[in-house]
Amino acid sequence: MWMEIDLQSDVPIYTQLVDQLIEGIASEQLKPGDPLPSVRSLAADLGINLHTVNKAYQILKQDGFLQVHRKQGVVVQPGGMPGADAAFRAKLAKGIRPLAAEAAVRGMTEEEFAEQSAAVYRQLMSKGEDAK
Amino acid sequence: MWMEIDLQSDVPIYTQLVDQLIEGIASEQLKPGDPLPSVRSLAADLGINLHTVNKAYQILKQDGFLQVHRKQGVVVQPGGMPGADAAFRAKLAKGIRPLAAEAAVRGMTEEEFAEQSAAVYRQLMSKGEDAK
DNA sequence: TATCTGTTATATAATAAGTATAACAGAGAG
DNA sequence: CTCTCTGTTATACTTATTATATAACAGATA
Repeated sequence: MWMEIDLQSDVPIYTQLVDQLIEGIASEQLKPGDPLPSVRSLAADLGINLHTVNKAYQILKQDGFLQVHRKQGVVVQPGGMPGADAAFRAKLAKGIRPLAAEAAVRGMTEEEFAEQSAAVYRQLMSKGEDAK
Repeated sequence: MWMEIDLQSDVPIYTQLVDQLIEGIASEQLKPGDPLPSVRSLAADLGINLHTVNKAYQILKQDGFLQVHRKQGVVVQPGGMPGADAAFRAKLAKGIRPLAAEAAVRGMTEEEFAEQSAAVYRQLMSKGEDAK
């Protein structure tokens, strides 16, 4: 599997999983309807616990990025992803805020900061370019 | 004091303090050389513990945003703020990454995301417009 | 001498994160 | 029907983080 976990990181394992799965969807390495490994097999692959994987899946299911069929495992949401609603825009602003503040203090202009944001977005998308 | 703490938030108190102080510097509500309340008085004002405030001050001192004179308390770095070095740019990219990914999944374009980032930056700066 | 400053050292409580086992219901394959 | 896979739920335990509570120390100020 293409997933990697950093056990030394200060960001929780289940958050790393959530982030990487969203990145996978964003870059179209994971397409709507694609099956995901079972909680047990992915946990075994990564050398972590079943519940840690399940927690990540639950969050993504709750947010509408994944679907569970009870029938055959977990799949990437086939029926259209959730949109950029008010709740998300608020969450987004809240997340960007401390980054923008520190960037400003360190001398980055609004344009530099915006370009940096765009660059990260761009780089993220380009990871799916050579997907088979 | 102008600081506010949300005890119900999932973000640690000392992190809230760090963020708000950086925002204060960014918006020039806090200027180089300005004195900050002592760890004891700020803790008393906010109804929290001395060590929680001290932890925030330590982080900001470590990053070069504050200076400690042992003589009369803590002051905003008077000799120029640290710049946007490679370490910060890496930290910035790492912080933006999961936000950009989710924004992309939710249908925001690169331009929309960059504009959202710029908007947050702008709004942050404008808070110091009517400072006396 | 008091009183303020940051700093350090302990100890404790509360919460979050991660693990370890176990068991259950539904679905598919033999 | 039995075996095996799926997600899900429950319980218990360990560990790390966060926050608090006291106490004490060195330096500076009035």
